[in-house]
Amino acid sequence: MARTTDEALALWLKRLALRSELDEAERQAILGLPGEAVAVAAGQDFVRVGERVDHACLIVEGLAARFAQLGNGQRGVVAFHIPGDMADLHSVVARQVTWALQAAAPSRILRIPHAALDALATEHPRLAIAFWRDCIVDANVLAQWTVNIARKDSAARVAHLLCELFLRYRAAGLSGYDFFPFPITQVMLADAVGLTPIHLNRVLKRLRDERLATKDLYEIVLKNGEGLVALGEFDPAYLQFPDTTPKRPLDL
Amino acid sequence: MARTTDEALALWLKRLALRSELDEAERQAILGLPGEAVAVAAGQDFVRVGERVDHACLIVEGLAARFAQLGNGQRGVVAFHIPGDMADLHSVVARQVTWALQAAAPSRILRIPHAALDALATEHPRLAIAFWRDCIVDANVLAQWTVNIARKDSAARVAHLLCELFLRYRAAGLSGYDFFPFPITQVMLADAVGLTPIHLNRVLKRLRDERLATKDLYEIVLKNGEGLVALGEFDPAYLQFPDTTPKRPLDL
DNA sequence: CGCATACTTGAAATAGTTCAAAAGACGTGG
DNA sequence: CCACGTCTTTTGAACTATTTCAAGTATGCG
Repeated sequence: MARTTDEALALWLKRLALRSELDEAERQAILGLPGEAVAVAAGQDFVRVGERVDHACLIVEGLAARFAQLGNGQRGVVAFHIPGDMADLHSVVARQVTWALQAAAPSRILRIPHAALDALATEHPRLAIAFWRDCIVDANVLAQWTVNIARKDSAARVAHLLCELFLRYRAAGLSGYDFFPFPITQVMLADAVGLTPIHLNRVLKRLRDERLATKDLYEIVLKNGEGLVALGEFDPAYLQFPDTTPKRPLDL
Repeated sequence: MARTTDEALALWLKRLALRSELDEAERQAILGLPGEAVAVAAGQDFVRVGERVDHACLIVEGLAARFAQLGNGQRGVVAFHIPGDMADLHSVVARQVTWALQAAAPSRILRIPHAALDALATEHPRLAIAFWRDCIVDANVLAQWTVNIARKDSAARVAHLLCELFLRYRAAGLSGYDFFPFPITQVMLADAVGLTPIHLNRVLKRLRDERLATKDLYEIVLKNGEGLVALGEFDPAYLQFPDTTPKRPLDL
């Protein structure tokens, strides 16, 4: 189960290659990136607001959440990063940290020096484009979250998020046929969909009772993909995966 | 009042230069960009979902909203673009449109061919970085919107948005001492803060009654900047303006 | 003047929150 | 391997912010 840092770089390469064509030299350059492996305990912040960072964080194993802390102690989660995601690739061009990163579960990350990423972008201009594009996809996901939270009811928000995460894990090759690992508490998941933990719990109960999906501390199991797609009004276009145009988005 | 397209390019240059150092050659390259001027009526979509575009849209005059259309006819606005914003700079690296752009008021835009922007990015690698960074700032704004909608009450959301827009208009040199042009209906503003138009109307009434701000069809007037900052829990760090560290964010 | 668009207000309904408590899981040390 | 404390989930009941439904009032424009 223990993933090596080499495997994590390969996962990131796979993610980049989903949206950008890369030649052999570019691929080797990614795979040859240096980095410092760091273990992070669940609940621990590994990037803090206000810092200036000189490295980006590749998620090797576990799960990371990008979030803001509000005055009254509330939190807003604005992104989840799964293994193979460069959680703060944007920091390469915006070093002042405005969003904290926290491990939602025991995780391992690889700290990749900005210097190395800068060098790659300079030497391989098409990699610079690929990096930029990767950030655009993250922004697309965020825009979709905004719409979901602003205009859909609690069950639709959760259903939509589950669809999104399933496809992202599957694109990374990390999902099973009808499940994906998602080691997170209900409290943090609630922070990502803009609900109280209590109400999220009731929504999860409803999804369970209606045989749509189940969640425990470690994973999500999808029982009825079409039902989730319908409930969440899910259309995967915003994820910018290669255009396979399947009839059913989740294709279970 | 009629702004020329040259002036619009100068505005965009100013916006880029806020966050990226640019030398004279780079500045001239931006100012020399070609483009096709287009007038857009209020309520008209000028970029539609599903299209593939070969140009990016610089807002010359007016106001543009990026939005999603939901199944039941509801809308979610995910960004406002003011004059001097390249509303879909991201399209340079992601040509498949996933968010529509609509003029919120009678507007003029400049269609700048991707080919020209590509050429600039290739010839001036630091401009490629500046473009990428500009997209990161837009994503930052979006993340802040997500937090606001997910975790703040209706009045705080609106107050926060007014603070943000004031600073953005002011950075562009388009604000007055205590007001900024914002030609938008309450219906569309409601779509941006995730409220019903009816409730937004009540929130605006409250802001008016409490002498915080007033809105008409054409502009927003801030009556009490500190009050808005406090109500919206506004911290301008996410806008990534040069670090002037004013005591009061709005500095009225 | 009359129609269209935008805004305003009231009252009833409801989705989601808040407060309060208990029950289940899980690891640790005795 | 059992007891204990901690963390997470679950459930109930009262409350409230926001929505929904239903008019009605400005404002501008041809």
